[in-house]
Amino acid sequence: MNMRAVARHAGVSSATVSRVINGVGCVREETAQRVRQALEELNFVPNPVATTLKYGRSRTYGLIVPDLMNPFFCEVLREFESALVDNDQELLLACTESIESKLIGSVRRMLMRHVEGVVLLGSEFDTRAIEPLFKRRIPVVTVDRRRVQVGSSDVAIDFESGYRQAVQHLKELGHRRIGFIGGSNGIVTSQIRHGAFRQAMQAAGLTYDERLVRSGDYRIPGGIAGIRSLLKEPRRPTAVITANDLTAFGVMRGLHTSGIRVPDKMSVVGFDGIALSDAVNLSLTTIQISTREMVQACFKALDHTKANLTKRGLEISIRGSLVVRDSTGIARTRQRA
Amino acid sequence: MNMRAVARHAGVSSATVSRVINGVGCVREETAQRVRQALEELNFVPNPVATTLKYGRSRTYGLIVPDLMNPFFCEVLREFESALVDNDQELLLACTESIESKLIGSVRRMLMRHVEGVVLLGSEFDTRAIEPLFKRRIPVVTVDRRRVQVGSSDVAIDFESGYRQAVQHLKELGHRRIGFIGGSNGIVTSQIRHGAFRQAMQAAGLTYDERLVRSGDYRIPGGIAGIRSLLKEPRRPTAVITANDLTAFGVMRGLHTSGIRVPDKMSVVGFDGIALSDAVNLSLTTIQISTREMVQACFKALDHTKANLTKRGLEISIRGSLVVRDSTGIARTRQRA
DNA sequence: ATGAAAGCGCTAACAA
DNA sequence: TTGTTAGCGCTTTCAT
Repeated sequence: MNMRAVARHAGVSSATVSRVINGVGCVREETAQRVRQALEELNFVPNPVATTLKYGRSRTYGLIVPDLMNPFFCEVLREFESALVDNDQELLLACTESIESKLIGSVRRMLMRHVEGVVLLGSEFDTRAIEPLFKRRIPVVTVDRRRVQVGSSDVAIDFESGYRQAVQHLKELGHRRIGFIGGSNGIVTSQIRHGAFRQAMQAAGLTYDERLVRSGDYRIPGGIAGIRSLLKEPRRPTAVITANDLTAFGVMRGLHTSGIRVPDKMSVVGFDGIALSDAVNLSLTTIQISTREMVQACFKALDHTKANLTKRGLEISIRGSLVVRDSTGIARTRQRA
Repeated sequence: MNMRAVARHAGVSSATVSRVINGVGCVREETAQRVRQALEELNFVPNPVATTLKYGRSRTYGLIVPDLMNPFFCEVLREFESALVDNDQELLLACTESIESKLIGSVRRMLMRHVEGVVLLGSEFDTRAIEPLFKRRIPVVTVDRRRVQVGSSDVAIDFESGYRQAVQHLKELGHRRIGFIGGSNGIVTSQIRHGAFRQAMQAAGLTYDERLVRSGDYRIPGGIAGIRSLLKEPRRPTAVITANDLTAFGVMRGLHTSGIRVPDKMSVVGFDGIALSDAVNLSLTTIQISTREMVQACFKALDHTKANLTKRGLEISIRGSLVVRDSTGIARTRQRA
């Protein structure tokens, strides 16, 4: 079933059918009626593959995420898919599991399917891996790579602002010794989050103490290990801020195991605002990032990049907001157990 | 950059290049070497779109899920994507949000992209919506639709076995009055889950009491509402089994809000075994389903259906296993909080 | 306002 | 063993 068949059925040429379907060019209303009827009667489904082949247009956008076990990325995926489908566009999803060879493979998949743009989350690797996208002039938007170049924009999550809100909140509750459990070592966004925390502490006039900082892995186990290690410090913190919500879940789990009640003995603040942060037994105070806003920023940057392929891309900042829930409470400085 | 260019560069015809790339037909090793070198030097990326157009083969499989906010579906997605990529195949993801018009749209997307098979999770709608797939002879695998037909297989999760394990576990802990918070009303899998629970109660020699049963929505709010309602019963249950893990999270949240400690005053058992069930503050006893096993069963059924397009599809059953964690404990029958 | 025709890149059938 | 060629379905340019 192709346009030829529809054209025959309507007694016109395939060009006219194409014009009616795409709403371009001039077609007499009467003719258009006949074509629409034929479309209906034959149950015509267009074949976009032909257009992709001939014109390179695929109406497909790629999304590369590091980890589908992290609900934050799932929420982004959900928004991304939804936004695309609403515009009759298609999604090409790739998951790298933070393995460089998988990123390289993902980029290749993007090229093969002729995507019209790529959004890359968790860009923890060298630019080399995504170089082929630039060569093919495919608009790229990175999230939190904090770097733009010709053909590539960046959407940055404003950790500085987020952690400032978190620290301020804890300070108001009387906390002075605040710990931090960050992301994996050696990747850009971990350094950014760590730096933002330090800055937030200083901005609040609190002492930033390197001994109260641990690295994690953006997953539960890292949170568990991090808090275990922090609890061994001779002078424990009374509150902990984490690199993301999963890490905070790990922290709460670790504290539960150690018999330390949250928030009575220890306050915990996450980052991301995943839906489950409000759904677990003990709900989590966190910095909520609107994934919808983030995805919209990605598309805006993508459009801009596409329209300005010879210029450096946009830099958009996304600000989160503190959501206070059950995991934070008044500091008990005299705690020691 | 196409095969012609590679062929020119290697001094052969494009047919030979195709043969080398796909490893079919006879090519002299010396010639193949030259072609491989040209492929390398020109950084050739094949264009599968052309093959799809000419032969209809897309090497793409569709996955339709109802809800990307449910981690269970994300875990399935993860396995599905990973399995496809390992076989140089592509994923087409669609999310229906349990809206029939979106399912219809998803099916259309599948047709337009010429998928070679579709896995449909949460088939809560009439067959009519997926009819176009059968018409086009696209192999279909449903999960828990409990119905096969020509061109369509079904992978069934064995709720009967799962709930039998759960009930047995609770019975051994001394529970007699066990409540159930099921899925949304009026969809097939909810009826199956409900029936499986009833059967499990009877099989264990316990009284199935309709008054201790509520429906939910497979999400947190349904669990919260369900347990709130159950707590109003004059003779409360001492344990609750749910339709899925998210519902169980809602139950635990609702119990926490009501000041009812788990498992001291109430035991909770979920179903799915999502990763987070072991990560929340109070870990959840649940029936673990291996999403990997499930996805493999889907591909097996898909392959079978493809090879037997004129026969009724396979029926595969997936069994889960009970994972006992912190949310279940000895029954306190004299509770009356 | 409509139609005719080219051509995207690939693979397989056939020819040499 | 290698090459030639047809043709998938679409959109667009050009002609009428």
